[in-house]
Amino acid sequence: MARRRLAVTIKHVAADAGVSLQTVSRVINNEPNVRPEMRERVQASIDRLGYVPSIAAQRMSGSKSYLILALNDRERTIADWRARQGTDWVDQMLLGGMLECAEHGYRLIFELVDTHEDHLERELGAALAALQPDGAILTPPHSDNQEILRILTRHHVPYARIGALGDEDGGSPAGVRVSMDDEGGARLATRHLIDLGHRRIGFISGPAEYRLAGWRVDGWRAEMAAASS
Amino acid sequence: MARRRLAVTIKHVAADAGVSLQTVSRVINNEPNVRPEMRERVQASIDRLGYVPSIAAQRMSGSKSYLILALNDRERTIADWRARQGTDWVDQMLLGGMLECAEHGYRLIFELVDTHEDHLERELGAALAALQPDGAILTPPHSDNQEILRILTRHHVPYARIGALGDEDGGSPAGVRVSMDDEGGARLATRHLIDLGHRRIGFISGPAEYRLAGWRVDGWRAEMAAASS
DNA sequence: CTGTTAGCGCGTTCAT
DNA sequence: ATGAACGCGCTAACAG
Repeated sequence: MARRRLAVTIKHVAADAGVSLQTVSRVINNEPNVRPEMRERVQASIDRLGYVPSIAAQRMSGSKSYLILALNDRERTIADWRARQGTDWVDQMLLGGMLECAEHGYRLIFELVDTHEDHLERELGAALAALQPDGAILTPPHSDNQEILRILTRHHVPYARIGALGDEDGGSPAGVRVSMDDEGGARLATRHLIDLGHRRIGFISGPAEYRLAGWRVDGWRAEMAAASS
Repeated sequence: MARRRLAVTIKHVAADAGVSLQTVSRVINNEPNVRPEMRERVQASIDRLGYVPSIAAQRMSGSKSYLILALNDRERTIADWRARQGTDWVDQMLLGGMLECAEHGYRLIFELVDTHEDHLERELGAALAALQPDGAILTPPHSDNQEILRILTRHHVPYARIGALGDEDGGSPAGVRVSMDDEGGARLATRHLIDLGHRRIGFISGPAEYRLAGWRVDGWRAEMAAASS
């Protein structure tokens, strides 16, 4: 009969360990100025009581929210879903992101963003204000969407862009850029076919909207040119 | 130059509208006892200031967290992902859940649960304590996992189970059960083939671990029996 | 109908 | 090295 002693707060831990709330807080956040013995004693109470800090409360007192927003193109995601031909957006990257986040105590929250409407500012802004995430991850084609970047910046939300363009596009936003070597990959693939003796090699590129697609085409073209010379 | 007037709180709205915090709160939550004109005035301020309530704060004051936890089998999800043969768990149901949640102002958070370890209680418990979700959605094979149901119940988290068994399994948990007519579907498919003149019809069932699979086999068997009689 | 008071759980000054 | 006091943004009792 698990007694319904839910909501084990920092208070209970403090009482159980016979210390003040602050000390518990310090232990939780791995802060200095706590005697090893104290730390241990508190940790013991935490474990025994099965205490877990409430992210809501943590967020309230200026700390992190431990939430990361994963922004995806709404229209495309839904269309793929309906067509059952899903490009596996999750399997491709988001699940990996989830796992990595989990490793560090973070949660990934998926948000479908609709750039075609003028609601963008309002919708994305609302999501940021409501969730107050510690960061965001952009996937194509949003990675290069200046307005999204602007909104994120305005809300002081750091972001990482997957398959994003460089800074050539009007020295604007910072943020981390993550990308595989698209051009190199395409070159490699093309080279491989050429080495096998093929000469007439086509290339199916993705939608022009995706910069990635362009880079790959570049790689293919380059290798084809090199081969015919 | 958007002045960095981030963090528009309920206070700003109250001041702007010239009312008390409470009134603003009432408008936000669509509570009664607010004169239409007041409501309008407050709403106007909300819109103009672009105010959006912080879910963290809302959760803090006993209200909802507007978060729904979607529980999936960790091992299977990761395995599928690695094998690139993803069963499209997201495209199948979770994306649909996301959209529906979004419609009502809720967010869906995916959580991979590992039932093989004895950490279950601790891990799931931690997630519940940290996030304090308003509800949870279980997918097979977790839908029938008694321990998970127990933990959810203990944390007072309502849940919906997809493809779950009935109450035959030891009159336990409440919670909503959602399922398609698996047996009926299998019957229908089998019937169709029979009508086409086929007689030797096989059936590839899913893992025995999934009750769903059993139901489908039942449907197939039933129809085959009916046909041969 | 509306405003006032009191916390929610936690981090963050300050004292000690 | 530790504790007390305050505030975060919001809602839930109670006044009025």
